[in-house]
Amino acid sequence: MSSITAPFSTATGPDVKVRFCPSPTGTPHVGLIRTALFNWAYARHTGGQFLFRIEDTDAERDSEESFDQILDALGWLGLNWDEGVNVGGPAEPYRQSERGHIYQEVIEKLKASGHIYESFLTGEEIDERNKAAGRAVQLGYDNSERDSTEEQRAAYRAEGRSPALRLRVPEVDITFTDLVRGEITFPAGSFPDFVVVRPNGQPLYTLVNPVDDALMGVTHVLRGEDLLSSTPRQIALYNAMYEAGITQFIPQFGHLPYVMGEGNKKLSKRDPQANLFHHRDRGFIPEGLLNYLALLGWGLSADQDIFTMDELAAAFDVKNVNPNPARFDQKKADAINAAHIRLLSAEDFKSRLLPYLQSAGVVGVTLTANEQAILDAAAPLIQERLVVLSEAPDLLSFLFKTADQISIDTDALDGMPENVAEVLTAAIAALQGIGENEFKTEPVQAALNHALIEVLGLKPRFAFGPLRTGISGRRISPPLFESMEILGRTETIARLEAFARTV
RNA sequence: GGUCCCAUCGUUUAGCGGCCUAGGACACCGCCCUCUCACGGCGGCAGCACGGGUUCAAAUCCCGUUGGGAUCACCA
Repeated sequence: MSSITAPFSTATGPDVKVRFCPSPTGTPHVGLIRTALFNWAYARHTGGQFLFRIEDTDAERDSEESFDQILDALGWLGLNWDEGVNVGGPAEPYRQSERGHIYQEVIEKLKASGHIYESFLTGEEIDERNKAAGRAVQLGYDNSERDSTEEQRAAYRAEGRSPALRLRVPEVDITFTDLVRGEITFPAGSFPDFVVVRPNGQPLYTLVNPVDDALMGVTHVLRGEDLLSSTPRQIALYNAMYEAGITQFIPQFGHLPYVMGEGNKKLSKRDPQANLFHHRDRGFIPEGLLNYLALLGWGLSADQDIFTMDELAAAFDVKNVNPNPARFDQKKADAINAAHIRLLSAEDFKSRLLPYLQSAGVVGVTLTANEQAILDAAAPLIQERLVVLSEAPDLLSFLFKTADQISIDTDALDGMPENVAEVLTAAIAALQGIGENEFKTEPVQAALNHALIEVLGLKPRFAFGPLRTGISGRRISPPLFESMEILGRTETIARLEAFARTV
């Protein structure tokens, strides 16, 4: 029987074309996004093309909602593509559900060249044959119809059966060099002739995925390691397409390690951490999430964990991807995100914050001048205190309220010293001594320091704790004196007086 | 069961035969800074799965063992 004669792609630079081709089922998974990211990064690194295609050949499971979510995800993350869905290109259309006629042509060619053949046996019959021959049923199909005669096929048809189409797999060892794992060989006979077209004429993923990659000129297939064992099948199919004149080369393959959850399980779709939008809702910024995801199986250098997308693109090579699976560590992800939040310019940070404040109802959909002023002053106070943006509403809401809307948390109350009333009285008196226009951070701090630390001889912790609780209702808040300045003299004193009446 | 993949601190990684008494980051624990919380600074804890070989020399190469995982669909 024939061997593998098709050459592998030799593309290395701008001639590289990678692709991201998800099935629109369910919500985008972080593992899926990591795959998209590495493909994107490789394209940007080599100066090649990044293609985006949708594999929606399974009408049962695919949904338009999921399709929209994938677009939403890529858009949010800034993973832009050069060819494909919504962008177009030479191989349109880019949704497999619209490419049926293209597959039919390929199927005809493969039939004509004898690479695929009709198979009438049902799954049950295949099991029966294995049992009868004393073979394990896991062995699957025995290739028994490879050379069936026209009479045999006619007989099946006479029974009203329609054939599936199977690829005639060459009986040779199949070897390829995995970009992340090195040379891998699958011995001849590792898998049987597999179905590529259903009896109803619908082509399967096993056909459609390599066909599209071939027709679209994909040179590098970077995908999850769950597809590793289907690679020799695809190489066999590529070889058939090569011999049938449909393609010129086999792409290079690189199988990316799994993203695991706790323990040794793949991060399950049910796990909230697996859901990209869960992280967005929590207030991850794209830079942070992408940076963390890149760290799952890859590193920029020995001593730098925080990097930009530009740095990633400049340095990324699949060859440096680690083959072993990585666990998704929320704490590390959080830390990376926090670092990126700190890296944002003040303006940028503010604009990222706004949606979270709005959806929490802290500010209105359109900001009033007052809200804008408070936000401008308050945002810098919390930028280095946030791990995720969704923490902001809780931290800032007190600044947007009035004295009568402040409620005191019990854990804040628990930390109050014995002499809280005395502290408040002294503080109020000190603050009243400051003019409305002089009510800034520095004078406020000076006045309170004098009245509470120097005169009353209090420890700063016990002096300022009651004030913090009084104005914010919280045990933890943004810096105290800055917060007072934002609130202004009248509001600050009103809150302290209100709090004093309750203790 | 067949085939394939994987194996360095708790996690993620550096390491691609001598620069390793194994480096960084996160986490954790101290200390400093400090109005809370953070940030920042300093220090600490902690790892080459096991066994053979090759070599003057092995975390690094080879073999085996063990342990994980994937896949064997008319899903993708």
